[in-house]
Amino acid sequence: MAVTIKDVARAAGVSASTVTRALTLPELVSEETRERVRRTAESLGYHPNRAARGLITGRTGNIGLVVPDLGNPFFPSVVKGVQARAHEADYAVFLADTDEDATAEAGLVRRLSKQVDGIVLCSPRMADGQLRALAAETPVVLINRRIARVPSVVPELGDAMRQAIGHLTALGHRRIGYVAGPRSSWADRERVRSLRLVVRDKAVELVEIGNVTPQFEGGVGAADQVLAAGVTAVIGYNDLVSLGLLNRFSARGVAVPGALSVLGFDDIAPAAMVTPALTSVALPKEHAGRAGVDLLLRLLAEPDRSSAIRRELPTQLMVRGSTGPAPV
Amino acid sequence: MAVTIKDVARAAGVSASTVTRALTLPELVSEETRERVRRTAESLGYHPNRAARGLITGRTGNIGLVVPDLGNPFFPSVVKGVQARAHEADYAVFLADTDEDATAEAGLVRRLSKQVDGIVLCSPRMADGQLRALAAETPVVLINRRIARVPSVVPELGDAMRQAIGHLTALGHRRIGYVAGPRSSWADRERVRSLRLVVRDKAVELVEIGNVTPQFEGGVGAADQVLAAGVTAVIGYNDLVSLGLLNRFSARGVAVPGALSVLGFDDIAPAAMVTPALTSVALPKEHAGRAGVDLLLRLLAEPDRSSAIRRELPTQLMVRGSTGPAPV
DNA sequence: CCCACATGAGAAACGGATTTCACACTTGCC
DNA sequence: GGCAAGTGTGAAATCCGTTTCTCATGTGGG
Repeated sequence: MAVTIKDVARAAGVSASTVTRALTLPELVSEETRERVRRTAESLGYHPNRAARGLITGRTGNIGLVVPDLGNPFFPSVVKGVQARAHEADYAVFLADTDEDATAEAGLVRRLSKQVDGIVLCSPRMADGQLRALAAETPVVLINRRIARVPSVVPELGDAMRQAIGHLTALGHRRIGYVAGPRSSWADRERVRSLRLVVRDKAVELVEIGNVTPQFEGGVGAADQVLAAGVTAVIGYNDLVSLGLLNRFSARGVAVPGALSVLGFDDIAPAAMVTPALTSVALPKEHAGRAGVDLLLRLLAEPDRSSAIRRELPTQLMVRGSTGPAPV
Repeated sequence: MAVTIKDVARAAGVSASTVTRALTLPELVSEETRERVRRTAESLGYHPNRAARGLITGRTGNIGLVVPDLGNPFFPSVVKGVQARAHEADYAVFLADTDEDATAEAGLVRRLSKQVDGIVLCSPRMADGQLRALAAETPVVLINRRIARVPSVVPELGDAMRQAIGHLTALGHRRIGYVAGPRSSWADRERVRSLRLVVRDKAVELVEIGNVTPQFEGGVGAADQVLAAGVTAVIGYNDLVSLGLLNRFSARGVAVPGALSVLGFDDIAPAAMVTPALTSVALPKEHAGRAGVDLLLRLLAEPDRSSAIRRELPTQLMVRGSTGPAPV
């Protein structure tokens, strides 16, 4: 069916080995042969079978990408970045969505691991131990999670928090709520940690509210608690949560930002679509995806030297309509 | 490194061929051998190398999925459906995002085609001819596009339009705008066609407005034209466009739905997040993804009988706050 | 008791590409 | 002129599993 190396070899009047060499190790064959082989390969429309190649080289030319939920616009953005960078490097991408399920995650990763050269795990939900075990047997890069000796890409969260809190305090807010995400989420623990750190030496009181699912519904459900907490500004675990808050506030007739300012994380597209638009700390998404692939490629090339790499990517506060001066 | 069939064979004291048979053609080996082999395989954690198997069977166990833009929430939903169904059938999914570029699309598809058993093309942008040529050499299923002799999954668009127009006319709207999407889009052409058809025998005037990119910005940009057109209701090409309209209307102080009703297509998540929430005709997304994989699997199993299959999936009008009685 | 036939399992071929090994043939130097 | 080093190429081994071919054993029938 498909044109194989033998077809090219026959057509070019050389052996299969020469075809390989002409295409992948140019310096080993004469200029003349190389050109002839290349032309015949071209004219026959030959492309090496990656599976067959992978069998012998041990490289598949594929990378795996695992995300918790494509329904959260954050992740498709990361996927886009991964895609783009992977294709540039001539890698194809296997995608798996775990539906926020740590068990499914482990299973999918294991299934993937044998068909790919390495895996980019975005916001993994599985336990540290599992993750470490996994990284020991397969090249793995983490996005939005940090574990010793596993390369990772994370946002500059401290800076993000300073921007967020700085913005709110400048507006006069002194009592600020934080609607926490899933307890099992590394990102949430980090956010809380950073927040507390940033808040410590400011005259700001931080009110931590419940743990919600990192979705719109989570925010909707937490909104009334936020109102009851008597804060003048609230930060949601992520934009979906903050959008949920906004939605419920609007339904209850709470003026935003008049009575209450709302701020989110991620800067997903819908943040700019609502009215008032959501002020949000933009976390790297496509950028993180690209950086994740970069790290993975480096890890594949020189495993020893790159296992400790930890990249922190910059964040940026996008000030929009949902934050304003604290009510007097 | 990984445990191969030979390791199992040695451990079980049989030949490699027997291992294969025990695992894939149980009726060819004795009960006793079969069990012994299976147990050793299990205990060694053996899983056949898919690439090697694919080499000889011609099946890779992978399917390709190509979408135009993961940035549009519509597509991640389809991806989720594809994922879910594919994993159920023990297939892995290669994903590619074309960034709405027909040329890139053709290239990506060609690259993918050699590593997968078949491809699900979601809302492809390439020309009919190319698509037909492609389908001739690779098993392909289309989502949101219809071409003779290529299996496809499409929404029941006629019904969708009847629901949309029925809803608006019941609210008293007589002059309705339609903000068209990309001219190259099959979906847009179909929507226009259906709309005209549905409108024909009703006392409704349809005003078609420009062609915009199928994104939020497209809607924002078209909003003022919509206002100038003097309609009492407007239907956007998709939800992103409609959300753009809503956003701009809000900015210009146009009351929705008081002065103008807005309706969209797709029912993406953000539609329910804005205020007023967007009334939208829900098109099958996850469902379409699942159905696409189903069709592809059938196509792989019996190519002759299934090439003509065209599945139409039901749609559902989600009435929300953005539509109301026509102003008097 | 022998033959035809079914059954179970091993050996070998195969799929497509890469890599190692081996072999001609140049070329260069003493 | 002869030997060593180097260059270009082909043959064969290899990757891992599946499939075909073959053979040995055992069963039933005549």
